Amino acid sequence: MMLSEQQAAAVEHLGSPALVVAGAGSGKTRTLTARFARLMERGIDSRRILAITFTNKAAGEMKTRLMEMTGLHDTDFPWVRTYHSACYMILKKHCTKLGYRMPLEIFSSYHQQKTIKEIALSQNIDKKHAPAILSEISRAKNSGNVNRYFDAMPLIMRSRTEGIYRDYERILREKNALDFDNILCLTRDLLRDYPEIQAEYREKFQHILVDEYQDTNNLQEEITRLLLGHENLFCVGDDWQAVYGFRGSNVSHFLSFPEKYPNAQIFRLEQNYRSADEIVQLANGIIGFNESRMDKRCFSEKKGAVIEPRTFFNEFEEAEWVARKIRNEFKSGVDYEDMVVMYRTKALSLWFEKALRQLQIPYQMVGSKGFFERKEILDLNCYLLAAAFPSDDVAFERIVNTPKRGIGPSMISKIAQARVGIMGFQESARSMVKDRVLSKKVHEGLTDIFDLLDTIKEMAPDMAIQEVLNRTGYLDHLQSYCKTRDEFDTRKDQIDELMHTASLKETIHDYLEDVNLVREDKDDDDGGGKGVHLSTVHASKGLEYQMAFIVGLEEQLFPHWRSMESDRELEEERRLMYVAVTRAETHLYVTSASSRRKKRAKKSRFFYELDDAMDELGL
DNA sequence: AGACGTAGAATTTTT
DNA sequence: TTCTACGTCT
Repeated sequence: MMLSEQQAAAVEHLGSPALVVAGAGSGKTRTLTARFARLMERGIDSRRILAITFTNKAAGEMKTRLMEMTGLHDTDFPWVRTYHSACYMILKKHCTKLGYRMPLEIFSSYHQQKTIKEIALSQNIDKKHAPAILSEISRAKNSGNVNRYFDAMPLIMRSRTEGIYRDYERILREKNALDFDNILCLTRDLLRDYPEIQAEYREKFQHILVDEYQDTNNLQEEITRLLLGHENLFCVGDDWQAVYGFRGSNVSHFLSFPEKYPNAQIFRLEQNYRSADEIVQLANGIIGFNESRMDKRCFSEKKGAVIEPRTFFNEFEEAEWVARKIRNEFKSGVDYEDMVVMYRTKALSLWFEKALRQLQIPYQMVGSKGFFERKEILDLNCYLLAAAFPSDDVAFERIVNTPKRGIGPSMISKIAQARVGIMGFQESARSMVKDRVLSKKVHEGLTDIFDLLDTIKEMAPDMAIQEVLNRTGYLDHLQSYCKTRDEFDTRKDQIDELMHTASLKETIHDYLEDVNLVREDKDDDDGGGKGVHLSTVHASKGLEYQMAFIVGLEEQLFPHWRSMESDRELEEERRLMYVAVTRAETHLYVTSASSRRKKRAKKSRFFYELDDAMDELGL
């Protein structure tokens, strides 16, 4: 593998913690992978290197590269994982110490939301606040110290959030379930409170590598320190690309690395191998408007970028222009796959989807609505969940009347009221069937469900899904639900895809674990994977394209109105803009509309900052 | 009374 | 897409 002098220096470093400050496009992942391979050359067992990535996709890519380089197998790199996935591995082994038992159920965000709403209802809190409360709870947990986080909250907010938090945690524990945040919390508790377990992992992991270090949160940082029994820590990141503060990521761990590890060695990768220099300088200019940042001098030896800012009358014209431009570029030889349209919020994709469809340009959404969050997928997975985890009220409630069986909301609340103690919803319904206290229609409906759940419980996951489809007439239900033939076909394809994923696992438990934890990015194999990419800026991080369109550059939208209250938030928005700009190799188009949704829209400050930076560079 | 069908509103970023 | 409100059907 060819490495630059700076990259090689970082790869070869030994003997003290290292921080690699790596600008956009500087070969950060390459460096990390090279270091992993180099450590193996030096005789370190690949199974004793913990390599943390930010996404499952990144972990997969790193493993693939390592397999190519070493000829080893996937299973030889068991600890190339995200924090969540690695922690779950640890928890699985030791959860009994904390009063849990296998199999653990992982609560998806769907489950979290439903549970919080239910609790809100019982505490007479308007459930429209549920998403906000959930995100507060999540941030409290990821802050590393829940009580301190609550103490710092305004009193009115606090009483409301804390009350729900207590109930929520109690319910999860009763159900032997974990949410994403608890995977981290409990691992921290385990390592902190059980010295023998901590010692085991300290001994196991001879080296720890962390990618996207600027995006670690307090809890992840604490876990890293608990696992680190030596000096072999190697962190890679770019503070200019810290864009997950809203989720509790704390860039100060990155910034204060030298103070935390006084003997740390700092490496800088400042050469951008991706973008033409004009784009790199433009990006430098934009980030220059931020006060708090580490010093870096990013540059590129490539020249000859095309940068074009444009403003349109409204969102239709903007989308139309982008689509036409894309078609023209395609005609002059640029592949659709080398182009991306980036926006701040997912809702903006609609106009561009429409415009692209009109010109019959193929497109693909990057990490859009998660594959596993689609209705049909959620329905089927909830059947398996209800079978595997009878105490899962959320899953049972979803499937009890899907497809419709005449068990409506009032019947559901009747069953809920009949619960005793910590009895689950399903258990309650089962006892009512047993006691024959229900009307004929409801009785028969429930009997059918229980029969089905008991049947699929022991089946292989793909067979179980097939059984659900057969016995419930789900496809008929789906067909009448869909408005067009086309929509139905797409959804049916999704189900086929799901069956394929399921067939790779032996048991329902393994399958469900995978679904909820790994959520394999299905982008690559759906519909051939061809076409222009449509993506949120967040989802585009780490990717690169010859040609990039940044659209909807208007005040309130980008920067987003919810992120303008403090300088801290605003600076994060600006870093997001930096991420967007640095996705482009040679062509960068930046657009805004003067009118959106029939309302007047002001050009984004980032638009003007870009103009300024261009003037200064004489572009 | 209770379930179903339809129309209309609303949606930051995500492991 | 999901939630909600409202009118109709069983």
